Amino acid sequence: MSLLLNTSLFLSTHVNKIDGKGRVSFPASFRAALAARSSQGVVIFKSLHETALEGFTIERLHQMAQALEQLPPFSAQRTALETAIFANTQELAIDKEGRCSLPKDLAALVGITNNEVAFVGKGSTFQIWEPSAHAAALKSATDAVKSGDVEFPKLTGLV
Amino acid sequence: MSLLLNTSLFLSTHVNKIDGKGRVSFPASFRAALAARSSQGVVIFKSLHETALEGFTIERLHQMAQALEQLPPFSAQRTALETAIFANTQELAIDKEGRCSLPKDLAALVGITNNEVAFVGKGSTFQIWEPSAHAAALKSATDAVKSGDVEFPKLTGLV
DNA sequence: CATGAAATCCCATGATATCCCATGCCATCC
DNA sequence: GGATGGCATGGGATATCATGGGATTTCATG
Repeated sequence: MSLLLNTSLFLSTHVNKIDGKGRVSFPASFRAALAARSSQGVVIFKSLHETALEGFTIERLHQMAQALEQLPPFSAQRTALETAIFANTQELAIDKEGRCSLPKDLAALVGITNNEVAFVGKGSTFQIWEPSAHAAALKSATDAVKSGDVEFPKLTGLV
Repeated sequence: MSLLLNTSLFLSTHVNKIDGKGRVSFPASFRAALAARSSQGVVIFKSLHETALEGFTIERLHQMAQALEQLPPFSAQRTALETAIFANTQELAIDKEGRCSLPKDLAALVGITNNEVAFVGKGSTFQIWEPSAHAAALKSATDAVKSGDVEFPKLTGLV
């Protein structure tokens, strides 16, 4: 079986079409990653720093919720974080054919208008981009690494 | 009920209309969250710091009562919190169609006049806002997090 | 009691979302 | 290289949801 279908990581970039009903195929390898994690599903929200949507597993969102529970109720910090995170987050339901329907408001936020969506693997999370915007972002990220502005951290736990 | 909604968290922002009889649809995903928590019901009270109503499950209100029990009896802090929270708390009954009717006094407190209500997910609780007031609050919360004024507590054990 | 106001039940409707079946493409395997 | 199967995609049928309104019940008050 293909490596990509056998890992719990979200990898590679998949560009799929939105059909007349607003549905998009959620990439098969991402579905496999969800299954490998025994995940109940995914949520998406607007990225704070990029013109993209962030995709998390529901389990990860629950972890974030638990972390926020450590903060004092009604404190300014907790309120701001809860609002910024949860008020914009939506569950991305995946149907039996492996498709999802992107909420129109979120799709509009990242400039998806031409019925094409790029699902971008980020390891334990993923992102959703308008394809050409992602191509541009990818180029600038690559350039940053090439030029040495950005370095890779040490790997730990290597054998 | 939709079984595709797989989280017990209150997520996203849902703006619904109040009809001629004062009824509003309680968002379906919130109803699913209640079911996932096997909750007995929901209460609301005026937010301590925001122009909004706080929505809690009755179970969570009990937790909060317990937390207040930790404080010294008759201390100023305890008295103030108990009064501010419990004295203003009302049940939010949800009918068979999934609608609720907002108590008029509480609706008026948060400036709901144009027959539109925003139900805002906050993870394990939710809030009720006048929609445009919430849009402003959301922006300032998002900006605070973006700018780094507010930091997220560390997550542990992520894969 | 009687009565009006308000709340609740019950049914209807349009829009949207989901289910289910079908097709076409591409890679892999024999 | 023809067959097979996974995957992306399309469309009709069906279910869900937010919303509206009539009818019935509840309830406080005269």
